[in-house]
Amino acid sequence: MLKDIIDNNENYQPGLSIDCVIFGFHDNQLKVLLIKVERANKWSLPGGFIPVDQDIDTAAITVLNSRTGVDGVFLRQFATFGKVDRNKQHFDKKTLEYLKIEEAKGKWLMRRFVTIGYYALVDFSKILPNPTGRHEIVEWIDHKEVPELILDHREILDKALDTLRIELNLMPVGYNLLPEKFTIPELQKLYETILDKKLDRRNFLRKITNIGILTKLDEKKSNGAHKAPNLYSFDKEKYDEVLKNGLNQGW
Amino acid sequence: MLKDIIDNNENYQPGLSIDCVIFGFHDNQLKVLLIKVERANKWSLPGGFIPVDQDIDTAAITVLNSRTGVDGVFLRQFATFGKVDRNKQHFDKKTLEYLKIEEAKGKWLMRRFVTIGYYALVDFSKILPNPTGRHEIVEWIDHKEVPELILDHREILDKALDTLRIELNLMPVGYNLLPEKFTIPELQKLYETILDKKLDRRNFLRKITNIGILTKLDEKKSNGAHKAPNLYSFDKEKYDEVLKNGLNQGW
DNA sequence: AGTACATTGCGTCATAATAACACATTAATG
DNA sequence: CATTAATGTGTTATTATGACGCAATGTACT
Repeated sequence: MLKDIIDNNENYQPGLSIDCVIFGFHDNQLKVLLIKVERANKWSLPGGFIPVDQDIDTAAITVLNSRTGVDGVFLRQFATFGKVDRNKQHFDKKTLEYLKIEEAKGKWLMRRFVTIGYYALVDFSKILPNPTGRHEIVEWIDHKEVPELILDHREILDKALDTLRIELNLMPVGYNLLPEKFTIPELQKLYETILDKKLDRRNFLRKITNIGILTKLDEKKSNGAHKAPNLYSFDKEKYDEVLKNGLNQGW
Repeated sequence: MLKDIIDNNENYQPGLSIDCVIFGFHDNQLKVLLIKVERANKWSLPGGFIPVDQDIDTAAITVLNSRTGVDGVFLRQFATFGKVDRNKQHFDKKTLEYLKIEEAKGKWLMRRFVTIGYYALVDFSKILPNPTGRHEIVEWIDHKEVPELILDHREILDKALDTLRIELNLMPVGYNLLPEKFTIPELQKLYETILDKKLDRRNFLRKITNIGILTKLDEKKSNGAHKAPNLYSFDKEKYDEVLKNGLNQGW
């Protein structure tokens, strides 16, 4: 796969890549889809290169699609990372040898790369992590348990989370991360996780329902050993209408 | 200048550029610094290329600096633009001939370019627009009167404004755009211009002073034929403290 | 079967923030 | 010196927010 790209590197934008932070929500945890190649000892964000005949947004969709099998989800460019040394010594001679890439062709990879960061919000329940090769591990990892990452991927991930935190105030992010039917406590946990702070149960209910984007269903979710919470779904129409204006505007 | 870059194009990131939206505020107008080369009939955003040994943020500072002479100002990356056709036919053969660039070397310029957008907030009164060549015009233009721009620069400008609008809710942008001493009505006009809506004078005063970042000075500004408004300045310390938490948080 | 328990659902109240508005003050102008 | 068009200050009704109390629910345990 990588070798194909190297062999045809004139078909790709030089020195430019895409990295995706794919968020999912499961078991009351905000999770991130990470990748590890067998021989490496660090994890990385799913990424890819940009075909010269593709918009960068399209290339990002391709990256997302190849790892998750889904498309049509929420995908958003959030920042571009371009420190000079960010990928220095990532593809060194040893690595190239291992990958059986000729030194001449490897130069394309060894040059300085700028990467465009996208983050995706996906419905965890619909995703089956999809390794593109036998030597690759793809896994959902709790955002609080993320191990050491290659290059500046930790910085990219952090920036994605910061952006998500800000966006949360501007739009109901829950729509993209939760399954069709969900409970208010689940939605609250999502908010608490992203904002990294506790919220009052009763006030949260009042505020979130006042927005008018939730539809109360005639179903309950049996929830272990306790009172069964009601199920809700998003009212897509009202959701879209609210999005136009944003939520909390100060002025 | 451009020719120097072409002649040494191996010193620059290929297919990648920087464009700056430089905002200033004057005469109650939000202004944008635009550039026109003599022979062109369209204006453009000040831009530049990225030396292979410079961080992209550093390269952006260089662009800003070369046009305004200032540095140490507020500069922020807001988006990256990478549609396939965004610079198609920008440097065609005719243009290359005019610029006396050999066709072989011109190929570097004719390829597809992705551009990273930065916006800057500068104190209008401290800036003297600075043409880098004799055949270049640099001018402040009211953001409502911006003429047709080259390529997708209109889209870039619009996106910068959108971002500014959102940031306004998160931080007191006024600090960067106004001179050291300013009046409340001036600050309000700035807010109204960016948000594109009228605000109530009295409520604005209350809210902005309640934030606690303004210092009332013992001076007044003689303001034409009416009551002289009081002058204020920002309290940098409190301003920085407020920035940490952001301003209007909903949750 | 009945009780304990953790969780959910709904309501209350004091306080703070907001929007809408009235009126006094100021400085240049004719 | 009155007029005028601004600025500065205050008032009030309404709404939003934060911090709670308490009843309802569904499972598990005795």
